[in-house]
Amino acid sequence: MDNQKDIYNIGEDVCSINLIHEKSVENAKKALLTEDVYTDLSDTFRIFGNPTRLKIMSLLAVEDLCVCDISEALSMSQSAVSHQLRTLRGQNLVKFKKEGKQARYSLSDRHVVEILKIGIEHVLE
Amino acid sequence: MDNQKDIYNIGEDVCSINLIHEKSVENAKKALLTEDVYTDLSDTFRIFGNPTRLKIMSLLAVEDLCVCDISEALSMSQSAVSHQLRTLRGQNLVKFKKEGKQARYSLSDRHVVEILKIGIEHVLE
DNA sequence: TCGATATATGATAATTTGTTCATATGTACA
DNA sequence: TGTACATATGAACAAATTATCATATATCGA
Repeated sequence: MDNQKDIYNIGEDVCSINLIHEKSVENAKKALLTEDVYTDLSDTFRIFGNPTRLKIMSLLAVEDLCVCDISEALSMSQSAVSHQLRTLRGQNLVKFKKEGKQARYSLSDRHVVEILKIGIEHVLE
Repeated sequence: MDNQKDIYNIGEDVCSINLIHEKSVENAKKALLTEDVYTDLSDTFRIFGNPTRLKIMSLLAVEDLCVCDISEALSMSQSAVSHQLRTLRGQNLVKFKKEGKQARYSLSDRHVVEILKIGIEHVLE
């Protein structure tokens, strides 16, 4: 028991008494996924955490558009939009197809719209 | 038409030809929500964009827990956890109830679990 | 009331993020 | 081949974020 206390309290600021709700903690811990999953998951959600990217995704939920269209629609510089599209591509949230000089972007994943939808529900409630 | 070009091109880096896909742009723009909604929405999603907060939410999806339990479960300092709980509270993603010296936290919204679930689906595919 | 414990929070430093500016790349067409 | 246009990207700088440390607040029990 003293032994166990040491295990959980290696010079850390963690709670100093042994375990407040030991059973609950053990149970909840079982639901934790691997570190990698949380890294990927937070990387993905982070992408949704920016108004410009959300607007881009909203637009693409309606129509496939080229970079220039998006710049137009959002009154933002081509550069800013292109950088954000790159970020979105990086997490596989949008994809694109070259069409001559242009690149036509579209959402790559039904999850994108689902996540947007639930987020909007949450915000509007 | 020259006139119109000026409107859309006020010294900006925006596309210099008039409108590539005018109809599509007009149509997609109709789907844009207000600036406020995008601000709230990105504030909410930003919260999901951090592994520590995701882990906290995962734990709370299983069991209501006090701060100390969470510190324990994640081997993180009480301070770090408390700061993150504050952030989560700020977006109404968790709530808490004082119980004596402790504060027992729980998820405040079914949307939290739904968003987590879809996010995990996206990541694991 | 005093000491221990549970939680909250202000300040700080290291890191990350988002836009802008300048420029590069690539395609079309005259 | 040369020019115009659509997109991509590197550098840079300001703003935001996250964990840590130190400390404050609040509650319980002796």
